[in-house]
Amino acid sequence: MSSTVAPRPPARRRRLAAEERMRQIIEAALIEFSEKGFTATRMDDIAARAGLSKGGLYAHFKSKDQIFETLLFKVLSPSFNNRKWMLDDGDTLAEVVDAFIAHTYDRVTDPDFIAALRLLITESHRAPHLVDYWRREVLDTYLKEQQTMLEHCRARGLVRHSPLTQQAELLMAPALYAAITRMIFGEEATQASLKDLRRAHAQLLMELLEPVEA
Amino acid sequence: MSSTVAPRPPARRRRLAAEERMRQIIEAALIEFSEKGFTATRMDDIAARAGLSKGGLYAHFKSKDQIFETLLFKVLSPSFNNRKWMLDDGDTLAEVVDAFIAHTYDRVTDPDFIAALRLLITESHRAPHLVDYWRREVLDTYLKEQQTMLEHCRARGLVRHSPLTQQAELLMAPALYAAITRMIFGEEATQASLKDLRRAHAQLLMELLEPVEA
Amino acid sequence: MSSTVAPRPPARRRRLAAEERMRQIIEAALIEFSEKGFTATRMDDIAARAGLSKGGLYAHFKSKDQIFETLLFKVLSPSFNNRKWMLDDGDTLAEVVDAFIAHTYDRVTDPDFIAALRLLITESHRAPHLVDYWRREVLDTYLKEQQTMLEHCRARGLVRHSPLTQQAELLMAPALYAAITRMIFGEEATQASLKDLRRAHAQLLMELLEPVEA
Amino acid sequence: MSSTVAPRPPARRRRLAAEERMRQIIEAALIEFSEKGFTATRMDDIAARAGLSKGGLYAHFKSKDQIFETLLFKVLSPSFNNRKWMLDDGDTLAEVVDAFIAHTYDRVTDPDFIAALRLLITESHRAPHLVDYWRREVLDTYLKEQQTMLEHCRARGLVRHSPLTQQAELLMAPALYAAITRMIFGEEATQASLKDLRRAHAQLLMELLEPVEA
DNA sequence: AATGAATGAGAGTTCATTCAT
DNA sequence: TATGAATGAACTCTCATTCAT
Repeated sequence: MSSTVAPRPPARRRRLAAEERMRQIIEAALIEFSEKGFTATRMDDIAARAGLSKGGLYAHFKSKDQIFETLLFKVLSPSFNNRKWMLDDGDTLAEVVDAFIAHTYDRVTDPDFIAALRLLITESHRAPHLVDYWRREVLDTYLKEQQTMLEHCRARGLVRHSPLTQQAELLMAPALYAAITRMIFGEEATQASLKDLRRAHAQLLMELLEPVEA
Repeated sequence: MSSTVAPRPPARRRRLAAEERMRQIIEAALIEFSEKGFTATRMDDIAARAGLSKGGLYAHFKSKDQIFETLLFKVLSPSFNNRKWMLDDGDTLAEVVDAFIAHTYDRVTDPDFIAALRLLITESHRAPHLVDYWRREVLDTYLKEQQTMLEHCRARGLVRHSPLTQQAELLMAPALYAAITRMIFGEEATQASLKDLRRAHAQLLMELLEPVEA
Repeated sequence: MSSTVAPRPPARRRRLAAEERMRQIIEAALIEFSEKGFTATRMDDIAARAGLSKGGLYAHFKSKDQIFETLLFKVLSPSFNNRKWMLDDGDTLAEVVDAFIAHTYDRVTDPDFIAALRLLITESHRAPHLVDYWRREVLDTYLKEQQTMLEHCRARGLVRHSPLTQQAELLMAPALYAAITRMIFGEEATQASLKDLRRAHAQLLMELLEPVEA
Repeated sequence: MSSTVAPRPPARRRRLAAEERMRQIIEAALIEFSEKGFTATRMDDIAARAGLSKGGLYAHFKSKDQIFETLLFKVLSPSFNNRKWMLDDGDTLAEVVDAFIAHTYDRVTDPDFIAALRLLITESHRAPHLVDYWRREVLDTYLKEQQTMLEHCRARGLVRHSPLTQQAELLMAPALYAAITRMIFGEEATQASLKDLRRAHAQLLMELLEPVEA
């Protein structure tokens, strides 16, 4: 409309850049915090990994704690944590179990997931409100959904009644075992045993869920 | 007349045998390190809990790192870690499973065990040699022993062949799940679910190990 | 109403170019180290004299040792140490000797020179590589140059052959004596004797260098 | 006199032992202090070298400062410092000079003398009263005696009038140069040049003291 | 007289945070 | 918005000195 070209884009651009910067900082913080723990991580470490100077962090977050809270909030949000596995990803039990196992062990080998879990174990006491919220609103909800789905499957005759169908936690406990092992011993040292465990885990699910033949 | 600042009496000096003092320091360090992590724990914290002054620690350990190593060494030694569960604690499968569950969940609710596990997860990278040693010499040995015992039980007809008998880790995976839950959410918040999980865990073992009736 | 403890205003923060600040720190360190010795000098002392806070030092040097090494390196560099005396500063022996004595005793009364010499005597063992280098590349070179010049003068008939012309160290030994005396007893206590020594030193040179009359 | 043998000796013995201990401690302190300086020397260092425990030192000296003062007092006492060279150790000038040079360079290579001199240079400010006393009562006295002796020799026609006979310091200045060189560069590195300097020093004395032939 | 565990006052160093540029 | 020098509090560690044994 106006004859001169108004220099608008930069304003919008800057906001975008700021958001992008914050994403980079949070990503850097996730790695650093989960590798070394909150206290042992220095603002310099985060800054270096995010590609700016220490002072620069304070343009985006007002303290180390705030970075941590923001990070944990993101890590605990449903979108980060729960790209859910759908029990009806298949028609036969074998297909369902395969899909579940594949999905579950993908997560266990996902560095971001390991980082998040480690953070949760080592530093959750720093933000009890977030952890409480997450437990109630995210984790329990997720477990309940699985429970519901399991019952639905049972109704369809896909699975039988078993301890697993009553405590959904049992479904993934072996995968958590694998994750913890990786945390303690490292990726390389646990490669082989991960495969064995995964196979046995799948068999366990089959054996416990397979409907009894009449 | 009297000064307002009460100069606290100069803290009774208690001289202990070096050995006894070292034990107290290590005990204090276990609690502090596992509660706050290595870096966030101050020498003052350990000293206060051990009942001496900060400087006094250095009469027994030459650095914070050395306290940590000594502690981890102790925590990873077989005697600390493996009061083993004997599969033949009973004649019927129900008795064996009950004994195993009782033993396993005792450990999960033992503060020292939780502390040690947390230390292992959060700080094992500080002493890779110790962790390597522990994995090879202690953990793997333990798993192998369990495997042997399971096979023995199978020979006796006490249990049947199942994924559990091939991967001994599966036996206790649900208990580890409970332990991690406690670490993240605290003791109080997980009281109830612990019971449910324990019961389901026992059922799972029964169902998977019970010999098929002819 | 007002509190009794006056919270001193937070010490104007003065940001300087890194190079300039480093120069000030090294200058401060020279004074402090040579006055009190390396160990007895506190980082606070250096900081206070350099006009910044203790922590600020670490933006420029990574340790007390590094400050010391940098300082010693500078102090031992030819430019600091050897504004050389030229033997041809005059045409008659008297002029040459006068120039030498003037130059030499200027140094002996120069606080920076005394400071450097004291540092060398008391703390040289902290940086043997620097001292070795200095001896080979600076001091010996300097002595050799003097030797050469002396021979040149002898050829010109300005001086005669004497022990002094063979061991250039003898030329300045009395001045070193004066310097050491000042170090031990202080400036005030040695004012008078310095003059006497200087005069006798000059006479000694004249007597030993004067060509024998045919 | 008495019929039973009174256990007397131990009392006397203990006193002797205590004196002996103190000598050992002072000797240890001389080495340690002169090697590392007062501040950098730990009570443990002295104790170890003296062959007892840190706490044991306090049975003999009430503080580190007191050890230092006692040590310096001893080191500055005439008996330690001045086994004097007698100018009449010979009948010809050559004999006198040889004796002086031999005596002087013996001292320069005596570790105890070097240690004492180093102590004086580096730590004299810690006990100004002792140093003042020493200068007035010991050093100046010594120089005056030498002066007197020189005049006596001159009267005998053994030496001629020269700058050396007016400033006795000049007599030994080159030896001090050698001592300082040893302090800075160490014994090994100065072996060779010490010989050269010593020879030139002797020649210098001969040339300056030899009576002019009629 | 001797030991060595214990104290407590600092020392050097680190680091979250601030601020001049 | 970004930099990095500067601050100051808090940390680990040291060491002269004390004291229970």
